[in-house]
Amino acid sequence: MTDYITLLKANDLKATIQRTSILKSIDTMGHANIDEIYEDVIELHPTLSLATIYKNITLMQQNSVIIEVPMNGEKSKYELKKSDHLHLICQACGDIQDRKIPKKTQETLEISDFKLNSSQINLYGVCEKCQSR
Amino acid sequence: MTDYITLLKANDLKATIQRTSILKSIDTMGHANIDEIYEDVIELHPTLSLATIYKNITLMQQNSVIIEVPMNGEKSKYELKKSDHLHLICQACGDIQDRKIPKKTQETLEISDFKLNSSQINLYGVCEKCQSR
DNA sequence: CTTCATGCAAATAATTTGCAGTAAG
DNA sequence: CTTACTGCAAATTATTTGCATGAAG
Repeated sequence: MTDYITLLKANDLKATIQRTSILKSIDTMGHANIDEIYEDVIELHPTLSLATIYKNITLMQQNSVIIEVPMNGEKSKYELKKSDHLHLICQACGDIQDRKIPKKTQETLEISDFKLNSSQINLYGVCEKCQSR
Repeated sequence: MTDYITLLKANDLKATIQRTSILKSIDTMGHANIDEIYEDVIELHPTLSLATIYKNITLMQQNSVIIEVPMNGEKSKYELKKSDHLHLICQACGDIQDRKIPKKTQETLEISDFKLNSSQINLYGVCEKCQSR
């Protein structure tokens, strides 16, 4: 819990119970959309409102605490900010795994005439578990 | 125009004026979201409704005529289906360019234990034009 | 204390649906 | 002809806003 408090303060945000709860949800689930966060968070804080989640998601994105992961055909998910990585998205079970971006891959993405700031790589396919079924 | 008719029929869809118009819009703009398509399309077909666009975007996606490009912080854009490529998204002017995915990059994305179907690579940065300003 | 965050209800925006009329093959 | 598509209006869902109250630093 203190973790999230520190994280918020380090990014110029007041540490409210609502915010730490939202972060805890996201952290636990790894990746979650607004509704999933809401469902999870009201277990412990039944009065926490959807409006508050919307407001804070926007704010915490602006202050680099969390990151949006736009998804094909569904609502964006959010994850805690962490070092660059790619996503393995299973089309069978919906699971999302993080993987380090291989140095080689990164190198091949340095394109001339384009000043790269950040990259977003989503790989769609079937995860190991679902393959073995 | 005939182009789009062929394209639609090849994918088991009736070739209506509404559909060819939508495809023409998307093709001309390269990448466009629902509202942009709507604005463009009503120039020539003032009665074409938003509902029709929504219905057809869904349908043409299912039938592999177009592809969704989910965007950070804004509505998804759509593009005509074409061979795999990555997107260079300029954070200054909003322009989106398509680039071939280097064979080397593709190779580095073959991850063990994951059966890859398709990849989605968006690179955010500053395009050449905006750099030279 | 002072400022900013929350929760509610109301407003707005986005998307979907049902259905009668119309066009494609 | 027959089936599927369109446009409209209404319904639903998603997101934003304003404001009085409460909490953080």
